[in-house]
Amino acid sequence: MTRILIIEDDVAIATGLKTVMEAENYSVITCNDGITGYETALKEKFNFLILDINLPGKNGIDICRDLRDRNIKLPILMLTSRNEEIDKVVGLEVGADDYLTKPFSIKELIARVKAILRRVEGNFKKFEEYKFGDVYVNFIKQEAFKDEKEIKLSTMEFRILQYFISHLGEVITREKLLDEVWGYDAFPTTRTVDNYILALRKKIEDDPSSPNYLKTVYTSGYKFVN
Amino acid sequence: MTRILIIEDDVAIATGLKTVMEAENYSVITCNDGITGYETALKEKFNFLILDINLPGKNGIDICRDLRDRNIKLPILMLTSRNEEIDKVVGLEVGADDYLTKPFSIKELIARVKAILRRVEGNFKKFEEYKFGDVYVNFIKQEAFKDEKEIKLSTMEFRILQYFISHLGEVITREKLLDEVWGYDAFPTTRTVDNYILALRKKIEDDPSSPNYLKTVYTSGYKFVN
DNA sequence: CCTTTTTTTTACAACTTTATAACAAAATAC
DNA sequence: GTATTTTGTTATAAAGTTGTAAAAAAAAGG
Repeated sequence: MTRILIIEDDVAIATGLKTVMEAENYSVITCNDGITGYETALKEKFNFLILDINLPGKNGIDICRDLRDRNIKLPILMLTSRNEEIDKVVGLEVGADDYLTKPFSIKELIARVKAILRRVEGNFKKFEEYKFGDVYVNFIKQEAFKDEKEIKLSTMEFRILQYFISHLGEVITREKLLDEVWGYDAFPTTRTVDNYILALRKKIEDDPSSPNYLKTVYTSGYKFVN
Repeated sequence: MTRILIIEDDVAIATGLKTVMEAENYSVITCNDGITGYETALKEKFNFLILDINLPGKNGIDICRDLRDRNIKLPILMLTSRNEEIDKVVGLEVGADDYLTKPFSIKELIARVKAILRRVEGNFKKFEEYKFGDVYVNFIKQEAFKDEKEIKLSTMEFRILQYFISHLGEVITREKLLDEVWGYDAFPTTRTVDNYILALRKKIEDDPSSPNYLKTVYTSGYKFVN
């Protein structure tokens, strides 16, 4: 599920946006001032940030700049008032992905959010690296270490692990995994999945026969917990 | 050099943009109608497309859609007139990265182009020279030495090596390399990549058959480690 | 126009991964 | 407890990928 954070002090706009975005099947959190907004953005994992410029506590430009300075790649759409036009260029220069001038049409906002999401990520937010227990995995470099020692995973194993880790705690059916990792045009047996789970457990679990991370959900599938 | 294609029938706007963008150190080509514009976009390699919607021959929406249908990932900024506002959303849905309504400020246009390029290119920094083991490569001078002795690389070999070195440790697929080094308009076989890897290994590795730097990542591609 | 160099394609052997089948073990329902 | 379904596990066959060299094509240089 795509998580969106809205930082906007005008409560009417904030709740309105929340309702609309939730209808579009996004999970939405709102904050009404700059300070808590910034802290929330840092503390939790979001896939998108809708950020008003004029905010009590800490303004949108500063929030955006500070997030970028911390190397956070979260896609950011800025909201400006008509009389803040000067800020448009500044917003983009400061690292925002796009901006919208109030009043804006909801349809356009959604189109923009989707366009940016489509561009920035391949449908969902994939983890590029992850740490759990004494295991560290880097999916960009296709490297994995357990207890400082390199462990060798095949490309398919990396992709499967990445899928599970990008959907922490969610139960993934074998069919879903086949669709998402293998693709809709490949049709291996669902039992193929079991074999990969087995192989992964041998490599990442301390005791593969009673896994701590890659759990079986009987009659459903598997899930990665941490 | 970043190459920009401008498809715009208003010659005044087109040449004005060309002048400004060239001052920003971009290489600019202009086309004044939809047909030749589309063909030029297909034929040559560009890093960016500035695309007017209202065009003789073939309109901007169609050009954009057709480019995306051909799986061409070229960043596209659309230009709309004020009375074409309806097209905004359509433009984004059709696969444009952003749009701008006429009249627009040059400063804003440049900021947008830069913002999109920064995002799309993942703002990676190209190495100008690099040292590994007993090898030294200077990409600006296109010179390479191994153990103090000059080794001869072709232009393509330099560009490939530079790409790998500028993405240290990252797994690069053959398709990605073809897109990034050859460009979107060239379509050599993926096996062509293998042959360049072979050639590079012969030149830079101590033992080309068990490489220390240019590693194979089975079923994915290659990566440069150091 | 011919030569040289570079780039691309092709072909095949060697190799690695992936998929499947078969059976054992475990979990659930009755 | 037993039957049934589901999952764990292993071994093997099939499929796919890469290394490599040499030929073909294209581009560059004189």
